[in-house]
Amino acid sequence: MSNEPVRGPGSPTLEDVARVAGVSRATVSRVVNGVRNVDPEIQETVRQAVAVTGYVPNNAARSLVTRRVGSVALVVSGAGEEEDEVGEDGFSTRQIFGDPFFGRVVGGIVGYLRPRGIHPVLMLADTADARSQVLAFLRQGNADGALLVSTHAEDPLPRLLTEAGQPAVLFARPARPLAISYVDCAHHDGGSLAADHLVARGCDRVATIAGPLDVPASQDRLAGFQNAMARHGRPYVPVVEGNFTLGSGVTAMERLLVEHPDLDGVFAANDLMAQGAVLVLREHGHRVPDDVAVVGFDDSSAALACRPQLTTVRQPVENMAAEMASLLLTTLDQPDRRVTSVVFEPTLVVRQSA
Amino acid sequence: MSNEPVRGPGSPTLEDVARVAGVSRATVSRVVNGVRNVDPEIQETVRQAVAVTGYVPNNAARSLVTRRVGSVALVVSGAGEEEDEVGEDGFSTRQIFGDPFFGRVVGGIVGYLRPRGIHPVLMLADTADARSQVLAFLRQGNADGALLVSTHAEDPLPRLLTEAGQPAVLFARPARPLAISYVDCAHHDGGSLAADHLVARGCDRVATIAGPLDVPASQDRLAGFQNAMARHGRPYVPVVEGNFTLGSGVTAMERLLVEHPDLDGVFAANDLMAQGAVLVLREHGHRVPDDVAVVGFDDSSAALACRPQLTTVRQPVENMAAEMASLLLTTLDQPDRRVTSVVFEPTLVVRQSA
DNA sequence: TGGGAAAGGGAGAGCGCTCTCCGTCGTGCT
DNA sequence: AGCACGACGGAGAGCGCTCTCCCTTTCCCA
Repeated sequence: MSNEPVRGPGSPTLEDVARVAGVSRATVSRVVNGVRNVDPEIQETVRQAVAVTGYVPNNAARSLVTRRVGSVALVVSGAGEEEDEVGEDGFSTRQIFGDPFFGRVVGGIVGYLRPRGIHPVLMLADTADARSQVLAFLRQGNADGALLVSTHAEDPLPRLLTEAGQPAVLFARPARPLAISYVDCAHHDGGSLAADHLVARGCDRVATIAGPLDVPASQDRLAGFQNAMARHGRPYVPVVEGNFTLGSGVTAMERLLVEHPDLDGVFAANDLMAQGAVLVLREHGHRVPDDVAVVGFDDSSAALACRPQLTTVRQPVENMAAEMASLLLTTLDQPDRRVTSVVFEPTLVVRQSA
Repeated sequence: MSNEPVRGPGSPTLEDVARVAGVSRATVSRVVNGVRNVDPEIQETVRQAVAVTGYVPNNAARSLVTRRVGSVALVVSGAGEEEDEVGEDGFSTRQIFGDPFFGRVVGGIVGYLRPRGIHPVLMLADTADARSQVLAFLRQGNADGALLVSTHAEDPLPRLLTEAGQPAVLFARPARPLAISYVDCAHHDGGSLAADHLVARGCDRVATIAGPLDVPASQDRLAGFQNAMARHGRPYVPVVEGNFTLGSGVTAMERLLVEHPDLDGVFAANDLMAQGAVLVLREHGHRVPDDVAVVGFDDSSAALACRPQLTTVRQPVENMAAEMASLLLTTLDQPDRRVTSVVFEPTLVVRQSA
């Protein structure tokens, strides 16, 4: 084993390490990747050679032959439309990345992927153009698969991905049945939890601010809420549709207050809208929860930022996101496994607002 | 040009396209990459062959020879420490990704990069382990360079990156001088803007909630604020240190209220803390802005979510983030250019809280 | 009309790695 | 002692692409 520093023009290659260690390229590869048995003594020699040369494997060369790059795409689909354009490229993305719910998703995914040495590539797919960009990206082998967080129902991307045969896992069940893995939450049960809690609290005149009704999750939360209320003998519940933003919660609550000034309970389909509702209620002089109880959904950071802090239906988002990543990696390792989906149960987190 | 579908075992390669088009591999490559002159007629033939075969270039093979992968790392450095661990892998990341300020940064970066077909790889570097992971990632050629958003001062990563000769651009000036490009905001001027506004409003007993004082941005905001106040004849301003979270704003405001119950103006070094301050003030029966005026910093979504909406010093974060990406791409194209930095001017956004 | 340059296409050598095959041992069994 | 087999290292063929040469063709100008 010679001891000269070994400087190629660029960074050291397997060949360099092999030369220093006095073995073949194949052996170094075996040691680096830990495949097959290699004599412990030789292993040690190779490791030292790696250290001496400062060798780092070139991932491009590796994936060229393995057909795996060791990274996944994190696709946020159907974010904002054309609105909110600023500057040459448009910053319509601000909204989605600022969403505390989305923050939890990313956190969960990164938490799972990172210990495994995998890092997500952030992509937006809000236009047809962007969608084909995502597809091309995957087909070029820039990522092994996709984690897809869709924000609206008619997103064509899940279908496109399955058609292209690209491994993917969705956050939330697709609007129409599709042979694709997904992770979801039992939104229906979540709606029930909210209803049960409001009724148990003694609320009698209850309304709800639903999410966009083309999204399955919104439908389920609403249905679960309505069914449970019906079970409690209140078959008719005023409903106003929002779009999951704080602003829409404000608007919805204002409308509810006009139409039903004697409300004593509100279930909002997410925390941001619940926060908006609370703001309006307080501005109109209603105490929360004494006059009107408010229940949110998600248990996002908005629930804590709100005053009073929100009682909310908690989705185990981080766990769901981690499961999503886990499912994808499994799919990658066993390509012919059939699609699997996992549904998590929500829980009620009681704080001050109800 | 034969018309059979041409099915290799995997996806079609340059070779396949060349065969279909009846030209050489090199020519197809030239057409695909748009380099050198190629006879228009042949170009057309090749394009058709590409369409017929459904050819997509393999990026691994390409970067193996070009030494460029066409992606950059977006590194969030020094996020949470060991706190907030949940599940096997820890979700300490929740906080940072939920931060509305961070959302704007990501939005700005993605907005700039996306039209250029580049997508950021999300990485966390909150531990020594994670830092070497980032370094290895770059050295393996998984990304061409790094965009670094540091949240605390003593982050060693900027230095590590320069030492490793990896192209990188920072968000915010490094704590100690370093030969590295960065983008920043004139925090000092921002602090002055806040002071001027509070004084102009007639506030006389003003305090400030500073950010963590080991961060240059916090220092500058504070200094700018204090200097301007001194200029207005108020050399002594009560200061409490926070850490940029809503909770710390709450704590800080409570302390200020105890020590200076007759306050009539507060400058918080970011919106989240300002929001916390407003919550406390209102809980204690102070009207905002009538009794106490509050000015925040950042103009994040928290400024809008807050009631009353925050008057705040706006950092053009999206533009700054875009500039950061732009600087990095320039560096990649011209490796021997010397480091450059850009500093943006903040502006005052007057809303209801002051 | 000859010569030179420019234009444009093809051949082929790698980029750095993995992986299959093959050869060479050492070992245990008959 | 002979043989089969397992263990382990090396050789070499690519993975799909880019890019430097080199060769042919065309065209312009003297």
